[in-house]
Amino acid sequence: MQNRADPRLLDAERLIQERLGDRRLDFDSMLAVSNIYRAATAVRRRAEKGVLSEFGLSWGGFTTLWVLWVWGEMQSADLADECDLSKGTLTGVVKTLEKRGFVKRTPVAADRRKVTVSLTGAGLETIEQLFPRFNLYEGEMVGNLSTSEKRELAELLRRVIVTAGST
Amino acid sequence: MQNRADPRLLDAERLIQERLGDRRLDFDSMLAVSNIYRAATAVRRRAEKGVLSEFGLSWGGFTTLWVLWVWGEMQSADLADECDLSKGTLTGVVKTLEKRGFVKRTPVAADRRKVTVSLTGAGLETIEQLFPRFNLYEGEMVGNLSTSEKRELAELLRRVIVTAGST
DNA sequence: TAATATCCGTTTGGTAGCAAACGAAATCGG
DNA sequence: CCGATTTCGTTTGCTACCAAACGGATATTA
Repeated sequence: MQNRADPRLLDAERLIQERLGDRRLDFDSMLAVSNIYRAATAVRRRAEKGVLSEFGLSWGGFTTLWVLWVWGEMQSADLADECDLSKGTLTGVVKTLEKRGFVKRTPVAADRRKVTVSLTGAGLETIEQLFPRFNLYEGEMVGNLSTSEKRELAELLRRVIVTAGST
Repeated sequence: MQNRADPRLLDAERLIQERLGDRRLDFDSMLAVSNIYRAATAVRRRAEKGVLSEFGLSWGGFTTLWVLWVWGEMQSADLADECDLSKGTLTGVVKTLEKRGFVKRTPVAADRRKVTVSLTGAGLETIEQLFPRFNLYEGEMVGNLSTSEKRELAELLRRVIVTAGST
């Protein structure tokens, strides 16, 4: 089933080389980018099926709770920025979190277009209980990597984020 | 605006260190995992707004076309696997691609529960025209990295995929 | 200070994604 | 063979996500 041409490549990667190897393509970039995406999917899926499902939270819901925990009460637009969501999406996520009682919205008196979002007591309790467990799970996900490899990975990705994120 | 405590960290990462630094947390794993996710989002968003939108394709649609190009006609379940989508999601993606005329579904005579999916002429033409451009874009996304760094990145991610992907 | 422009969060309409239920088809056990 | 089980792809019901349109509120400027 598994051929062993190059143990450093995944099976699918080998097939791609075979099929496209004669074309003038940038395989190094291709493998780097596609693995970023595949890793993200795997990581998210595992988190949602594991820790997060126990708390009835999606990845987006968790992120929002976590950002509010770290940053404290914030205005809706800033929260969207920080969660890396569009403002429209954030409205929905906050609505869901509100239903669950984790978050509350407060109109801003000085400018009535604005709204701030903050954790409720239940939300705070939840994230304080959840985050350490989430962090353990993060450790598992990259458990194959040494500390210096984790730092190297984070740093390489940081440079991709900066490039891809600009504009 | 920007403090310069540690230029190797993004602004948000610094704040997190400040706010959570006294807790017993695995920061190296946290930064690695969260950067995987942020990089994937940035990369996908940029691709969809750039190259893919010109062809009216989403990331999932593109992936499906691409897999069919590399692998040829395949059965629905295998296609879902290879695209890393649930079978339910794939039904929808294929339906959309069918509407656009890029893909066709063929019932399998020997087993009438099964269906194969393959590129149409238009689909083939599209992916052959699109992929080289997509690949250029991939090159831009990781343009900050040297060849050996790209390989290092791909390899580190491969190990995360294996760990996170195994149930 | 009135008309205009801009800004903010929400709504809308669309695709994407999943899990679980479903129905048709094939396979298995007796 | 025939009833029970398993195996397919689709459907359903839900959340997530985006862009663009919207409508109320604030700023600008003439």
